[in-house]
Amino acid sequence: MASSQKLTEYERKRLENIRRNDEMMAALKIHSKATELSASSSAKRQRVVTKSYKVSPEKKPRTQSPIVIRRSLRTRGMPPEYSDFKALDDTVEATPMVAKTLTQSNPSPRGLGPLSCRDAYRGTGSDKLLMERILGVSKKPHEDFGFENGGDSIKGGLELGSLSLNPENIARVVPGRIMNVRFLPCSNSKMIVVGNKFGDVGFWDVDSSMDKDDGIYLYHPHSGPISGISIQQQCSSKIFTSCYFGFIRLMDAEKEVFDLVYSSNDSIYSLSQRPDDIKCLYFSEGRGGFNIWDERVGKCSTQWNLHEDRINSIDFNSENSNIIATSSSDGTACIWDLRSVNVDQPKPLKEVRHNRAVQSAYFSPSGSSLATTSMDDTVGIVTGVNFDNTSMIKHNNQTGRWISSFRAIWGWDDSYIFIGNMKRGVDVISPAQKRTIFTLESPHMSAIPCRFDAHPYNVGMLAGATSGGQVYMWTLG
DNA sequence: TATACGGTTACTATT
DNA sequence: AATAGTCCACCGTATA
Repeated sequence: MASSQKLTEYERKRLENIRRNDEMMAALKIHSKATELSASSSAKRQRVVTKSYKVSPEKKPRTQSPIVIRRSLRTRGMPPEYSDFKALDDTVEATPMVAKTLTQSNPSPRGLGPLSCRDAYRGTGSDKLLMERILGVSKKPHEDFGFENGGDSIKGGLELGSLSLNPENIARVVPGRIMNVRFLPCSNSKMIVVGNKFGDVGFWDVDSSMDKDDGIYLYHPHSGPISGISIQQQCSSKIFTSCYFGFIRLMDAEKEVFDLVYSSNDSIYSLSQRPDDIKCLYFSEGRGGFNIWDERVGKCSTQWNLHEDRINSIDFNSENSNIIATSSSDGTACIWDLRSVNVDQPKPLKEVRHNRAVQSAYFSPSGSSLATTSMDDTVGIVTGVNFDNTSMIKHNNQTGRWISSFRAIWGWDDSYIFIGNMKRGVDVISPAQKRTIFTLESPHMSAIPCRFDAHPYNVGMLAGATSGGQVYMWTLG
């Protein structure tokens, strides 16, 4: 009412600073009571789905931001370009030393200390079972790929008509808008990890949810939107998450902590790891920045400026891990060879032009194709020996403000691409036929699925996530 | 060149 | 059943 409908640039920055500061507080375990007592008590009632996250009364998720209370500070005569971390509110003023250490662009990762899983946990029951499950499934040796070796084609092809959504495979894993969904890359588990707009990370252990427990666990390791989740196949008890407010944390199930591995004053928009290297993180930062963080030296070994605007996705080619694809709000998707990027004038191997921002660019399982998704209402398919052949397929990608942008992902071989639509369905695009050939629909999908992940081992197991915190897990048969 | 604003969109919680 | 609140994306346009 009194507060304006829109946030000005200045207000956005201030809010970001406040949230960033919250994150810092959390890391130091001196989280102020004030931020926790934000919302009035509200018993979570269950709606359509039976499975839902539950929150301990002590630790409520912040569905209401403290912005209303703190915005009044502006009227106290704060200058518009106020520097980070300084006297934004009383809480910060009380800890100037802490603020100081964070403003350094490359602070020691240990300097902030870890955030224990216990402190980040927001659920009611114990999360011991989750830790055991994560460690249990990741310790077991992986079976060989359950489906065809290279991934060029699945034996007999995937029968789209057999994909179904069973009511027990639906859960509300986190509150609010899911930005990212990921399967734990283990052949013997159905563990789904999601990150939402509030900085929550939710786990859904689908198998355990068959029993008495619902298998849902909620953590709050970040204070801003989760921009990326990265888990490696050979190291699946280590879960990396990045946040818009410039933080990367590593959840280590063995140590039961969310370690802070990197912090920056710039936004981090995407996070990835090279499949064959567990020591480095690849992420995008600020306007077009691309960084490689090297754990062995504890700093960024590479900082390139690859795009004119934010980089929305980073993807590695499965056949050659020196090759990556980036997508950017500057309207392009690019393929790069990491061995030959010129620092001053980076030249991509291939540039795909769209008429609007590009939200994603993912290599096909075989590595020979690329699928891009853009706000210009197309899905681009790039094929050919040198990715010479580009075709644009029409698809309505106008998700508006409340739904996360669509990002077309590949299934388990090169034959199908999956992308959400505004009618609560999942469109299946055939790159060969260059059109939408099928749509997954279900009366159980009560919201628009906008972010997806395909299980890396189980063919037909597709997770779709919504802006209301729900996850739908489609299965074969 | 940068900032501001209006408009677009759907889902949840509350009445 | 209806409606208020969300607000961190993006585009096009207007303004400094």
